[in-house]
Amino acid sequence: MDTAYNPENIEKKWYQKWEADGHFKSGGKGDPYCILIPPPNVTGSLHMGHAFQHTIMDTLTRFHRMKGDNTLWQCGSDHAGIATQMVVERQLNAQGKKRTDFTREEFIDKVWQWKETSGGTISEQMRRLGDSPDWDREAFTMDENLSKAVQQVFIQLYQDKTIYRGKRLVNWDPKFQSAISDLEVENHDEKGFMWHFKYPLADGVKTAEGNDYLIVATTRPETMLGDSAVAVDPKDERYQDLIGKFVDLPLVNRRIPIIADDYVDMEFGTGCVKITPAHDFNDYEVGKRHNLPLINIFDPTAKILAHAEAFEYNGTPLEGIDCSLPAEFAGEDRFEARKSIVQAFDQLGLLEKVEDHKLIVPRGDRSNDIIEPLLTDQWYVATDSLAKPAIDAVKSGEIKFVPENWDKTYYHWMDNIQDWCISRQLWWGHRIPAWYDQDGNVFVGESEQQIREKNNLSDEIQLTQDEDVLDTWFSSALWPFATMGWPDETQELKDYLPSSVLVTGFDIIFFWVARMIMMTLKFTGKVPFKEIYITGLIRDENGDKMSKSKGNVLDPIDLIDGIDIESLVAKRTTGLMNPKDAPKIEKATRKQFANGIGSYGTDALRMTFCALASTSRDINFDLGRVEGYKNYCNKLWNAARYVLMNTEGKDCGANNQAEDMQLSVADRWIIGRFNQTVQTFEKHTNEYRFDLATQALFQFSKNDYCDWYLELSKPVLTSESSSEAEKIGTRHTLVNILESMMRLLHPMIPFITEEIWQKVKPMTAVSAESIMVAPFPEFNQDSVDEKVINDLTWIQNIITGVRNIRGELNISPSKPVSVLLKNWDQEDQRCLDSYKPFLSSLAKLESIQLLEGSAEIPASSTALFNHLEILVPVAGLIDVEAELSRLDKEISKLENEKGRLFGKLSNKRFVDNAPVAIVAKEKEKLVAAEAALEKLAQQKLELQSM
RNA sequence: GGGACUUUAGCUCAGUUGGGAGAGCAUCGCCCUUACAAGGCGAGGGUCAGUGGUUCGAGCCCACUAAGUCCCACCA
Repeated sequence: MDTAYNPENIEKKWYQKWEADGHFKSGGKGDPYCILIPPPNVTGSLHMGHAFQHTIMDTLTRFHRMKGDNTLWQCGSDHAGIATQMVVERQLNAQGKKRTDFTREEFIDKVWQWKETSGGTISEQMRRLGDSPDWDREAFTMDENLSKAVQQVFIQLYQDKTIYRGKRLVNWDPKFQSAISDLEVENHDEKGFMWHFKYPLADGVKTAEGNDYLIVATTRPETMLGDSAVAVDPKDERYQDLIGKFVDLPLVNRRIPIIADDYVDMEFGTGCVKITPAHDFNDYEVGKRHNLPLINIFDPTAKILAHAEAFEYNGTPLEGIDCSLPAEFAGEDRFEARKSIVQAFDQLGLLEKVEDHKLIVPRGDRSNDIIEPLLTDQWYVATDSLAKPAIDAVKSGEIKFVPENWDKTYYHWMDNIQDWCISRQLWWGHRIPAWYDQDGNVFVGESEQQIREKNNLSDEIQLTQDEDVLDTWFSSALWPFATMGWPDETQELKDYLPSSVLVTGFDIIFFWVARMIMMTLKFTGKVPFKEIYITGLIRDENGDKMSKSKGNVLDPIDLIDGIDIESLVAKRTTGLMNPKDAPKIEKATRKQFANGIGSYGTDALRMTFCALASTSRDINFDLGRVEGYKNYCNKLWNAARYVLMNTEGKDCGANNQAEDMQLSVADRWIIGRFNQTVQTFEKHTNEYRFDLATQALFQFSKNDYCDWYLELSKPVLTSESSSEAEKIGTRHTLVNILESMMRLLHPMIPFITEEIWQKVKPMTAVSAESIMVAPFPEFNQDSVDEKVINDLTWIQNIITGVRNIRGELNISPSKPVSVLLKNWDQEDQRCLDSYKPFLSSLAKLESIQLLEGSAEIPASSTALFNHLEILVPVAGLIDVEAELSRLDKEISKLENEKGRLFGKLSNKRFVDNAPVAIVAKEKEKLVAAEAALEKLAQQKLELQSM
């Protein structure tokens, strides 16, 4: 083996072999265990959040595969409608072309081409992360069978009247010229203005104050062209007499009524609200109550129309309303129009004032463009009937959130769920299976052909398919059953639905998780998964969200391979939404990573993710942790070298014959500790506490195995006094625990464990082609022996006691010391007789003896272990002052302890009320503290008399 | 406006029926001891955000306060 751990030398090699040997294939004789990947966007790349979640999914998958479960990690990707179309359009733009330069078919062809070339990025990244999904079952939401499922679901929901079409106000993204769902709108506070406009009262009416106008306050002046009314609070005494009267809407000279509606808050603004039902969700509702016309003034790019369109609430065009708009505004976009209209009001003397105002601005999550409520025909899913069973599935416990309190978030959204707008005016996606005849009749079915046959439509009747595609999340919602072959009744559906656990982030609980639950229940009657493990969100070391615009993103692959500073700066500063941020980002990056990022390897990265996976909802990613775990891997590497050095070519008791082999107390201890660790690991893993699971593995492998056990093995292997049977026993334990430990560690750190395991395996009785398919260690209670643990605790305490004294008194580790034990009993005598070589070796002793009661006590430095006093005679070794100060520190610590315990025990209420066991324990502690104090005081006296 | 979460060592975080405050990293000291200097051994460091309550006993339970984060929501 190389003297140092080099991840790059082992990782790719093993992954290729695993894949070539088919070890990722689903299967196994045991219970089904299935994880569905949250399908990443096909043209995207994996970020730290993915890498984190993938590590957890892969750890679980490998764990269950080794346990023999019928394991499947279902992988695949999402066609990601808007996101993908955006990428391809941007590429065309770079070539000086537009989407509309092509036919729909040509454009879709280009997207498919792009998917073929870029779609491999993610799977390549997943391979670098060591992910072990069943690649043969890799799915894509636009695959033929998945598309078929989408179509069938749509048709059935339409027949159930759960899908319907209607003209309504939707969130319109003017940049993409498509509707988007509520969830895709992000509402944030932004700075803006509140304009106060005078609306002249009609028919010579005057306000109570004698004005011939009302003042309305608005944040969106441009929409006034579509006003249908002015509303006041019905309780507002100022305007009582005006209700039912009219104003003359300036610029368009339309007469609109003054209405009273509870929506208006008389305390806010002027108490008068302009009502624009076609361009504001609130106004839409107000208008509905008062049967106002909907007057649309925008085209799909949010530019002012030359002529507005008026509708009734059922969507039929309204006649008899003067819809002409001033020619001067026609063709202006909303922001230009805003200026023009404010200016026009000003010129007419109708601009009362302008105030600064903070308002909530809705923006598209992809386009970042301001969303425009727009009146259009769209398809909707009615969610009422779907939501109820989905809520019940969580309430009944059939589906469990981990951590549990995410169910509140889920309930809150589900209890207030709105109908879901599923049509998108895009080209890339599942085309809506609806056709229209010339009269506007709708036919929903699998194909034009099938519709004609079913409805007896003659060839003369022309049918045109709906131009729109479905929301990407519509197909994602079918993922749990569509990937398993639905609507066919497949074995996979029987085995893997419901799946075992969904590992995902809280940001897509509504987008994806809730919709999967609704759709899967509706179409299969089963829940999609039994548990939902909601991971934290990976943030940077300062707790900021990682984002391109902040310039703080880390690419997981860069942590694996390393990256030099120039490349990192280049990566972070190219393709910025706002190029002005580049210098700032460059400066911060150079400051943080002066020498770039080292190559840590996949295993170290994975271990870091697991160690950080606590219940916390934010995870601040600390690069220092990765480095620490790389060092840990190096530790394992060298431990393996030590073991091989001492076992290769030697008798390791592979035939397990008891008479050839004698196990030392250390051997039996580490075997027991190993088994306890297996148990602890399984417990925490089953509870998704990967942080605690990692801690248990780290504690065992580093502290117990490397720091203690390997050291304890040395005296056995090197001493002339140890028998061959003892040496065989220790070699056997060294190599077998190492082998088992690799299997225990494998799910989390797959590469290094395979590499070491392959080298160690020949010396053990274990046989498997790969550690991936070797059995996971099983907990064996019989291996845990309390007596052995106690003896080892004794050994450790003597050693630590001596090391302590060495450290405090700066005695060189290379200088052997003599040790005397005072106040010993028979047990101590037995232990000393049995374990002297361990003590001598690990504490570097010249000698160790029991001190007879009558013997003279030399001036010593003392450590205490229960009743036992560990004395290191210090004549000529140390300066007395240092030792005295050490003793004083110790004494003052104990005095505190004693005082606390004494106070507690002299409190009658404590003694009377606390459980007997607790009181007894406290008493014991007090006695021990007092005894220890006495010994230290005596020790101090002796030193002082030197 | 409604809801969720966070506050423990310099940093990042554990702390599971309320009964001895922990880990990793960082810091300091001693060591190149033949697996590992990417290392070993040892040490220091905390009014558990604040106040009050329940209790014999609170980091943990309850109430309030403060600071911070996030989600949902129709205030022009």
